[in-house]
Amino acid sequence: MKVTDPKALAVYLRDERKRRGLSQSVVADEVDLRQGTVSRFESTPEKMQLDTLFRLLSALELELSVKPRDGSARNQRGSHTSDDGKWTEEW
Amino acid sequence: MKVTDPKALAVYLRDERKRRGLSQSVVADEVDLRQGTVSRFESTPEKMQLDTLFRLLSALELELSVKPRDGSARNQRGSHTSDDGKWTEEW
DNA sequence: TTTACTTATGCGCAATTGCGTATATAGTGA
DNA sequence: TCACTATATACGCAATTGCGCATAAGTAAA
Repeated sequence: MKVTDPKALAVYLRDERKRRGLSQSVVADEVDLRQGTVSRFESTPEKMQLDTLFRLLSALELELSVKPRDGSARNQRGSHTSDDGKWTEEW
Repeated sequence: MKVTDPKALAVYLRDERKRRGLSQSVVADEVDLRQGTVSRFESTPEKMQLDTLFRLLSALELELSVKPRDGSARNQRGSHTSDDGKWTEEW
């Protein structure tokens, strides 16, 4: 499952948790988090810490992968890509 | 590339950035972050925010995937797994 | 060595984290 | 309805974020 933003990740995590029939409390206890923290993660994950993410991944027995995007060149020399507006004010 | 913890993720990101010959400043500008923030992410990523992670992924043209771990059962009923000590105090 | 670029680090700042704890609000089943 | 579980939300708290900004180190080339 590809995740492109915090919200998508949160939704996936919630779905996985439910699919396994686990409550937020149980998941939280498993990796020493509070139920309230899990709840906030599932609703507004943007500012949550990486730490917390990996704890949840562990509790839900999920694994994460990173790789170059499909059409991404390697060894950009003088790439400019002066985009703007996509990240200037998001989430 | 599988990432199991924040540190591994940070290292991968740094390597990717270098492989592409980009400086922290350039990457930061791309997604409206500060060079100092990128620097901190690459050295101590544990507490960094998801927000920041996805900005970096975008700048480096990387994609993230989540999926059930290799040997993970689905629909645990009465699973106990009373582990402890792995997450009680880490990083 | 000097120049240029890159990375690390520091300050004050407002905002947010996750904790500990508690409660309010669903939701479910008898 | 009642009881129980699950989730959302709140409070004060210390810690940390990322910002703006600046500067100190580190690296490399001339």
